[in-house]
Amino acid sequence: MHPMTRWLDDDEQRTWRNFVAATQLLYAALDRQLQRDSAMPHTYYVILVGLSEAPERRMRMSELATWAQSSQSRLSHAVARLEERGWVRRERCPEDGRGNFAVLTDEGFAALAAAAPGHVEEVRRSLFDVLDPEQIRALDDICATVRSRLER
Amino acid sequence: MHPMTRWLDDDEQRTWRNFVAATQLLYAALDRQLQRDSAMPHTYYVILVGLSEAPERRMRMSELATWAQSSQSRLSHAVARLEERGWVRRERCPEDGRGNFAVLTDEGFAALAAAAPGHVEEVRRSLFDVLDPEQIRALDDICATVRSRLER
DNA sequence: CCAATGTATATGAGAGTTCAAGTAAAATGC
DNA sequence: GCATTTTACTTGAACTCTCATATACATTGG
Repeated sequence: MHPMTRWLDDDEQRTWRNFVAATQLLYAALDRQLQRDSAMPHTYYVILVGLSEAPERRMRMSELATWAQSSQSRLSHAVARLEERGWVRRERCPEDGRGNFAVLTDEGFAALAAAAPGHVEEVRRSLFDVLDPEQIRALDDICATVRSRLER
Repeated sequence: MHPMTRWLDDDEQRTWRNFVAATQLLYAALDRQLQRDSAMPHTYYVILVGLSEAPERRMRMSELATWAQSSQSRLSHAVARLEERGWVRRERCPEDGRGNFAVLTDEGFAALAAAAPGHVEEVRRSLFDVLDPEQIRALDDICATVRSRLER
C-alpha cells in the first residue's frame, strides 16, 4: 500500500491512451490478418518462428516458452493444438526424462512459409510504413528500454 | 496477392521483436496486477473508466464498444459479467427500442476507485518511470500516428 | 540408497474472446 | 403502408488463456 497515488497528468494520460489504442489496434489488425489468411493466432505464429530458427528446428518446451514469452501452460496447450494440425510434434528428451522437445514438422514449416509474407506485409502496413526513420529508431529504443526493465 | 514480399531488414526485425516483447510484457504486468489486486482484467477496467467519464455514468453499448475498442460481442459478454457483479446495469433506451445503455452503478464506481491507484502505479512502474521525457514525447507521437492510421 | 525436495511438463476447469447466427426494432423504398 | 434492408444488440459454440493441480522424473541430503 502506498501513501498516495502518483496520478497521471493530462499529457501522460493522453500518451497512455494513445499507447493502449495504438497497440490494441495493431494487434487486432495482426490477428485478423493471420486468422483470415492463415488460420492461426499471432501466438502460434511466434511459436512457429521460434522453432524455425532453432537448430534442427527443435527446442525444449521451457526454452520455447521463454522465447515466446509464454507461460508453460499456454505453450503446452498451444503445442498440443499445433500437434493436432501436424505442424509440430513432441519428442521425449533422452538426457532428461521429464523434458520434451517441440519439433517443427515440414508441414509446419510450410505453413509458416505460407503465412509469413502476408504477416510481414501487415506489420509494414500497420507500423513501419506509417512512421519515419527517426520515429522507428525512437520506438526501438523505447521498446528495448521497457523490455529490459520488465524482463527481470 | 503481392508479387514479392518486402521482408524486414535486420534493424526492422530487431525493432519489431522489441516492440512485441515490450508490449506483451507490459500488458502481462498490467493484467497480473489488476487480476491480483482487483480481480478484473484490463478490458473490464477500461470499460469502467469509459462509463465513469460519461455523462451520468452511462453510455450506449455501441458507443462504449467504440470507446473501449471492443467488438460489440465482446462488450456484450463483458457487460453481462459486470452486471452479474453488480458493477454495471443495463437500461433500455427510450428513443431507440433496439438500444441499450450500460450504466455504472455505485458499486462499480467504488470498484473502479479501489482499483485505480494500483493500476496507475503499475503503469508508472512499467512505462513512465523507465522512460525519459523525450522518449515519452516520442512515444506519444508514434502512438498517435499509428492510431490515426489504424482507426480507419 | 532412499526419503524429501525440486524441476519439466501436462491437464482440467473456469474465464474471456471470436465468429457466426439470431432477434428485434428502426429506416428505406416504392 | 408494407416489404426490404439496415442497425443495435445478444447469444451459443468453439477456441485460447490462466490458474491450480497433477505427474513423472531428477537431484539432494543424510
